[in-house]
Amino acid sequence: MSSGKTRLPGRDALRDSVLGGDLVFLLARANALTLAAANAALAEHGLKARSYSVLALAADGARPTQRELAEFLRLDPSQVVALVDGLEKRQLVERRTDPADRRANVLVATDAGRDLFARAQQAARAVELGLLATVTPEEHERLAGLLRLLAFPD
Amino acid sequence: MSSGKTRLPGRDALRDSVLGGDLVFLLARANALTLAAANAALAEHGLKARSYSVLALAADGARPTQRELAEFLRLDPSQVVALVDGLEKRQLVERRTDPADRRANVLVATDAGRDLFARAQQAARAVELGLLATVTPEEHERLAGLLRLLAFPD
DNA sequence: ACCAATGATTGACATTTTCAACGGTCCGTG
DNA sequence: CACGGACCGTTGAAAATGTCAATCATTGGT
Repeated sequence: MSSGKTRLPGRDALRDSVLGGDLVFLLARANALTLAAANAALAEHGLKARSYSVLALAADGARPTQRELAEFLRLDPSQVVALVDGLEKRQLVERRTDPADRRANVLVATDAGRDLFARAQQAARAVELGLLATVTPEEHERLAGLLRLLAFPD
Repeated sequence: MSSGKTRLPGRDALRDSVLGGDLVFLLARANALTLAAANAALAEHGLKARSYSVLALAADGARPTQRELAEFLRLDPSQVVALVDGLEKRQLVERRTDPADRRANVLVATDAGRDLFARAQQAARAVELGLLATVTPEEHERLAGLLRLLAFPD
C-alpha cells in the first residue's frame, strides 16, 4: 500500500493526479494549447488571436466602442488602444467618434479589413475543427455551450 | 426600434457576434475569469493557480521532476525553477535529486505542504462548484472530459 | 572513454498585465 | 446655465510572464 511507489510518473501519471479533474487547470492548459495553435494559423495573415478578435468584432458590424471591446475581451483599455493602433495602421479598421457620445470611438472594419477577416476566419475555423476532430459535432456544440456559461456568467 | 442602427451593442450584442461561437475566444475568456476567481480564492493561502498546481502535484506523491512539471503545466523550465524556489523557501516542498538520474530533481511535499494543500484544495473546489453552480454534475463532468481532450491531445 | 543529448539553473530580453494620471466629454443637480 | 462627478480613450511606467540561449553536471549509447 504505502510503498506502492512503483516507478515514477513515467510520462503521464501526472495526468491522473488531482489536477486531472481540476477545471481551472484544464482550462488553462487547453487555453494554452489552442491559443498557440490559433496564433500559428493566424500568423500567415499577420494576426494573433487578440487582433483577430478585435478585427472580428469590427468586421461584423457590431460597431463596438473601445471600452466595450476591452470588457468583452477582458483587456485593459490601454491594451485595446495598442491593438486598434496596429489594425488601424494596416488600414484594416477605422476609429469613428461615436456621434452619440463624442468621448467614445466606435470601431469599423474597412473593406480590406473585412476581406482579411474572411480569410483569417477560414484559418480559424480549420484550427478549431482540427482541435476537435475526435469529437462529434453535437459534443463540439455542447462544449461551446458550457464554455459560454463560464465565459458569460449572468 | 426605429432607425437602422437602433442603439448599439447595448451591453452584450457582442456576445452574439462571430466570436460567440469561437472556441478559442470562449476558452480564453472562460480561462481569464476562472483563473481570476481561483487566484482570488487561493490568495488567502498565499498561493496562485500556478503555485497551487505545483504544490498539488508534489502533494499527491507523483514525485514529478521539474522537467515533467514544466511540460505538464506548459511552462518554461526556468519558470518552474522560480515556482519551486518560492514553495521551497516556504518549506512546503523539497527538491530531492532523483536517485535514478542525478541530474533531475524530484519534488516532494513536506507535511506542512500537504497540510496547506488540503486546505487550499477545499477553496479551489468551492470555486469550481461556484463557477458551475448552474450546471448538473453530469454536465460538469462532461465539460471536464471535453476539456481533457483539448488539454491532452494524444 | 568519448560524445551527443538531457535536466536544472541563470541571465538577458520581449511581451503582457496592471495602474495611475490626464484631457476631453457627458449628464444630473443645483 | 454652470458645476462637479463620472466616464472614454490615451499615455507612460512598473510589475509580472513568457521566451531564449548559454552553462554545468550528468547520462546513455557506441
